[in-house]
Amino acid sequence: MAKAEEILASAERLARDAGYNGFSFRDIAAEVGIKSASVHYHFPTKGDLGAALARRYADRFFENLGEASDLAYPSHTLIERFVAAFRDALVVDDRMCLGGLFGAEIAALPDEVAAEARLFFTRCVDWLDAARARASRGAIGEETPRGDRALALIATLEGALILARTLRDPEVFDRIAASAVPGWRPPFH
Amino acid sequence: MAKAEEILASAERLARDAGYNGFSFRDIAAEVGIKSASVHYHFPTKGDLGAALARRYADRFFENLGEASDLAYPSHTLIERFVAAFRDALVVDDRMCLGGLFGAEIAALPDEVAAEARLFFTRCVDWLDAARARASRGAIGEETPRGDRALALIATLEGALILARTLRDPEVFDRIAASAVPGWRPPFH
DNA sequence: GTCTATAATTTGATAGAC
DNA sequence: GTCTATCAAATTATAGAC
Repeated sequence: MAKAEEILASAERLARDAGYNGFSFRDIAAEVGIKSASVHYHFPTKGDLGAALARRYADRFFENLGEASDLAYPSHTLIERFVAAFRDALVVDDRMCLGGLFGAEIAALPDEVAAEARLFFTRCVDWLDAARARASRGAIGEETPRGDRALALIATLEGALILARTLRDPEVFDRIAASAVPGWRPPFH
Repeated sequence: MAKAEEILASAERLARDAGYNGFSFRDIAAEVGIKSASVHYHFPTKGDLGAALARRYADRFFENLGEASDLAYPSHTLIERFVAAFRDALVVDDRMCLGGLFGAEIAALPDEVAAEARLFFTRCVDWLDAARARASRGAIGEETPRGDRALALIATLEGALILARTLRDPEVFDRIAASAVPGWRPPFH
């Protein structure tokens, strides 16, 4: 793996536990096995690193998610994939969603990092709207305006991660997800 | 106001913007108009300060909320009060909920601070369950187990704060709250 | 690309005078 | 209770050798 990638992977792990002010160039250098000056070679400032980190996180998130317009899946399956992506952050990575953590401390982030956090959420809304657009064909009049259901689901999932981690009980996430997405069940493995 | 109180009020403002690692004894000292050594006199370590801060936040939160068993209000009014308490964090304080922010960075908090974050959420669940207990008199069989609805509402509201702040649009909170609590409307003022 | 060395600042924390 | 003074460590960041 390229060093820049290793650095970003390490920074992501640290940032998803401790937030933007909770990791340092030296922490990353120690994990990657180089010196902090070498990290600065790849990312001159912490703002550069934070922005690259957030962008990479979002890109990978949506890459794993697949296309929302994928006709091979019915709409409800796409929503379940979205929920499962958040669940993986908790169960597979054992970490917070970077978008949610950066969003929580948005007031203290450099502009370029805050912009990436914003972009993550707008991409989430767009993806969910696209996934649901195919479902609303000739459907009953929507009781909730478009976009609002997407926002509500994202909010619930970010909050579910916070609660499950704080209460140290991963099942808390599943219980919340089940009450937010009718019919959702945690996957077997 | 007593100096210890001033310190906690200042620390709360800073922490609710930048998180636990985003404020320092010197930041607080500057706001309060004393020296950082004097802050240490009141709170020897940062862990002490963080825990006291979180405890005070929770106490004030539930004090403002009132008793969940208050018979003067119907159950749905109590739920609306709960939503309004979160909304005030955003609209009145212009800040994140401290419980949500500390919860997001729970993995990086000293034990005594993490314990207070945990306590905030269990108190939220207890309050909501108590508020709803009075409503379920002879009600229809519950489709969602007790406690799960409380967790889901708390998660949605914490997430709603994150999204509204990140997207720089307070109405995002209202739209999410409206789709999570049927019949909820933002209060006039 | 990575290193050593270092600068400049910040941080959590303590000792002791007033 | 608050101050001055100070500490040891950590932080972001840069200069220049290899």
